[in-house]
Amino acid sequence: MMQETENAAAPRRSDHTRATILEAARRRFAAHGFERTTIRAIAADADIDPSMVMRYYGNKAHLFDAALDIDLHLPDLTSIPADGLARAWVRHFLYRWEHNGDDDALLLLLRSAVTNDHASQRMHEIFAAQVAPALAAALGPEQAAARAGLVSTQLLGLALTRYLLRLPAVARLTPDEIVSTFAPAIRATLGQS
Amino acid sequence: MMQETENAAAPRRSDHTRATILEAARRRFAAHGFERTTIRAIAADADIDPSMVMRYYGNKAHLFDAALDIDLHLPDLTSIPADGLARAWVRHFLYRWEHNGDDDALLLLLRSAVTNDHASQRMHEIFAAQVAPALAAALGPEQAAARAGLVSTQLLGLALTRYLLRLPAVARLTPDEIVSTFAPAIRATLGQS
DNA sequence: GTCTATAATTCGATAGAC
DNA sequence: GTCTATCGAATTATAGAC
Repeated sequence: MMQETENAAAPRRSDHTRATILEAARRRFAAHGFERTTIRAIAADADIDPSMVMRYYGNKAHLFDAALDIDLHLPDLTSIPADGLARAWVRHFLYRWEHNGDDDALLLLLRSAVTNDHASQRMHEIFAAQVAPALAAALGPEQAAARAGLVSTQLLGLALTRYLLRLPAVARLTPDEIVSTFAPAIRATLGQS
Repeated sequence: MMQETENAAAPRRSDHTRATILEAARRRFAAHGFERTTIRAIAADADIDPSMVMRYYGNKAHLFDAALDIDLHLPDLTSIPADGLARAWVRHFLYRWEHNGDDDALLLLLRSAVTNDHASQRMHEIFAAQVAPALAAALGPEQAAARAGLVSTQLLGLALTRYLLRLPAVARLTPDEIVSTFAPAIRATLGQS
């Protein structure tokens, strides 16, 4: 499902070019959305000719689609005791957002999905394939089905107000303050209050 | 602050045209965002000539700015008893989103703010001028300052996952299910659990 | 594989007749 | 006030030389 070729053969030369283009595309799409990022700008970032982008990815839509092939790398939180689950999730979520040195995957996904139907569909797929199973592993199947949406709402709401909208009331909180104020809410939606 | 002229004089002729343009613009901007809505499309919706849009609003950015001059019409929830506050907020929020016959203000604001810095700034202003005071009236000043961001996060997260992303796990819930599952989370963030 | 040149659109904005 | 015509800029995408 990821962008790397999974065939047996050794990596071809200038698979490197493909990867460089994709990386630049993800940064641009994440920062400015689909409409405002241009092939030209991506090519300039990757320090190659714009026509190369077309050669490798056909058109802008295909490149966008490739950029949306995202692995969230969700950790295994199965071993966390039940009463610490909410805090662990909030901590991990904050860590991913605050230390996104080169990985804008979450930002790309969220910003794109709000204004682009295709990106929205891809987000559904990613949630079904990655987020829901991770929750099911920690909560058990029925719990997860009923609560997945609610937990997602809480965490995506946090990402939205803190990292995209940057509402001062949320953006100025320290990570520790976020954990201590949000964990109770998530615990409440898990029916463990 | 609103689009109506608040001067003493009677409404001028073809203030009607201005209002028609603004209404069409709000629908388009709400549905497709700033970049993908064209002056031409707005004019077609309003059944007037595109050059009229320019005449009345100067350029696209000014029209967008006018569309973002939004009154959320938040109700006075002061009289609600403290233990019913969370449920009342969730109910009112759902009502506004589910019965938006002609009023796409919330959708416009949220979708625009995610991809447009100017819209994001306007959202900050609207929160400071309308949301924060409404919370302060119900919670008291200090409580409000600390909790406004958290409540906003919950409700905007709900709007995001249910109405913009339409994640199945959230979108398929009935309004009553939303109220009964979200109110506890909001109550928890209010420190009233 | 890489680059130049350019076709083909689309759109915001302007000028000016009526 | 309203409409026609059009400019100028930006951008995707293609054709083809090297």
